Amino acid sequence: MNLELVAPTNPFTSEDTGKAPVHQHVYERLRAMILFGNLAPGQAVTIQGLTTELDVGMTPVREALRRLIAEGALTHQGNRRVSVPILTEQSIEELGFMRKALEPELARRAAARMTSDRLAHLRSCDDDLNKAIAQGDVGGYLTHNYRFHAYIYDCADAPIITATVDRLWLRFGPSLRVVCGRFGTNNLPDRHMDLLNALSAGDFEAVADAMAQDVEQGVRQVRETLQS
Amino acid sequence: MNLELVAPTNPFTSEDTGKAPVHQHVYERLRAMILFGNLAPGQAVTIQGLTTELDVGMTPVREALRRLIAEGALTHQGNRRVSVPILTEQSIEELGFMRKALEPELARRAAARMTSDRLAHLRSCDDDLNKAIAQGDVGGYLTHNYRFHAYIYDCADAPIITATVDRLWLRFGPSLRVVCGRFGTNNLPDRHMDLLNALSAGDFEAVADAMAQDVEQGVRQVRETLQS
DNA sequence: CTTCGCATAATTTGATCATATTCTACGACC
DNA sequence: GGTCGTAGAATATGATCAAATTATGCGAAG
Repeated sequence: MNLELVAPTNPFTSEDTGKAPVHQHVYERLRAMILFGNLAPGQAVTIQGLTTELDVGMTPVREALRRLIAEGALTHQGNRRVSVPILTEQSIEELGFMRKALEPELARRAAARMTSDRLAHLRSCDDDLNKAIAQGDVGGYLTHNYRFHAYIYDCADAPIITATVDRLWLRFGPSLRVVCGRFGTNNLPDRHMDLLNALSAGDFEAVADAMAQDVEQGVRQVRETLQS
Repeated sequence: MNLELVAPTNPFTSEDTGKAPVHQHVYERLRAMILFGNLAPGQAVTIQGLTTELDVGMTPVREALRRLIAEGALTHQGNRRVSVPILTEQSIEELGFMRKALEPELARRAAARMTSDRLAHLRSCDDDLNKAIAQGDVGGYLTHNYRFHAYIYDCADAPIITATVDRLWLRFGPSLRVVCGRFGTNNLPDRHMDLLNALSAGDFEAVADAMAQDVEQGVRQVRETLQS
């Protein structure tokens, strides 16, 4: 969503080597792996491993890593090792505060710019999400849940705030997989129905409230799961 | 402040080439130039210009630029040119919203962890700031104002929120120089006295309020200056 | 004859790669 | 158990390739 100049092709396939720079391709790949939990918290990420695995030079890999480190999706471990950060209780608290401060506002702005077309697209995203939950598909749950929220935030037409929130999601990603791996897709509370209802009713404050509750529940689940 | 592993030497001098990696040195230099208005909004930044100017290879320069772009301090201009972003009215609104959402909270947390030593240091920062204002020293105003706020946020012990706020300041930097260049250091309202009084009184809510007003005034001045 | 416009060439800059150097970590030997 | 050596990975450089912007020159129109 904040990927500038994304190719019109599906970003989840990797055959768009035609035009985009290599470092961006590497960035998007790694970003998706982190966001959807294909990399575990604490896992080491080496430059040379990526150069051989993706068959690219080290300069693009270095740039992609530097960008992800700047976004907080990866961390320098003092010595020159790079790894997926492990969420501490304090980190969860800070991330949760920012999510609660920013995401309801984004939802409010999105509500002010909602159209029936966009609402239909959101409903379709939510359907996919519910299907994934019903099938116990953890990967599908993570991707569709992200797409649902990301689409709302895109509608808000607030690129800077949205990019900031995106970084927060990037930090939660690896741990979300752990949470789902422990609990499955059952008991995953979401306020998406409330959100959709409030959006279609045009009640901005109800939208913001529903989003606040969704964030609150998500953060609480991560906190309770990880600290046990 | 979010410079990981900063050397114990003064970060404003450049003679610490002994231990820190080159790309970090380049990053810090560029960051300071952006933050304190040595680069004008819209100004182009070229890789090869930096390699010759700083006498380093292009890989460290590329990494520093990638990091700054990820932080929003620089932007890719569609084609592959990098430049200092120009604040639009919409950008100012978004940045202002986030600053008002985050900085009062940081001030509140800092107040909860305030000590007399820290308060003394803050007073000394504010003295330097007032001296710079009295002398019409724009550069000194920008650096000391930043140091005053940065020290408060460091006291909050919330590294993730602080890093996020840091990025917001980074975006305001170049335009702040323009604002001061137009108005000088007179008529620069600040609520630092209110802040210091509330901090020494231990009144957390008054601290948050003072910070909110300081942010509000700063953002308003930038908005009014730039849109005229 | 001068001037405007477009096409092409040249220079500048960015992107990638291969290579050398430096630092860290692990293991062996004393 | 401590210290030294080696292996491996990260940092940094320079060279090479590709792209874009700028500069130039030729032709046509006024």
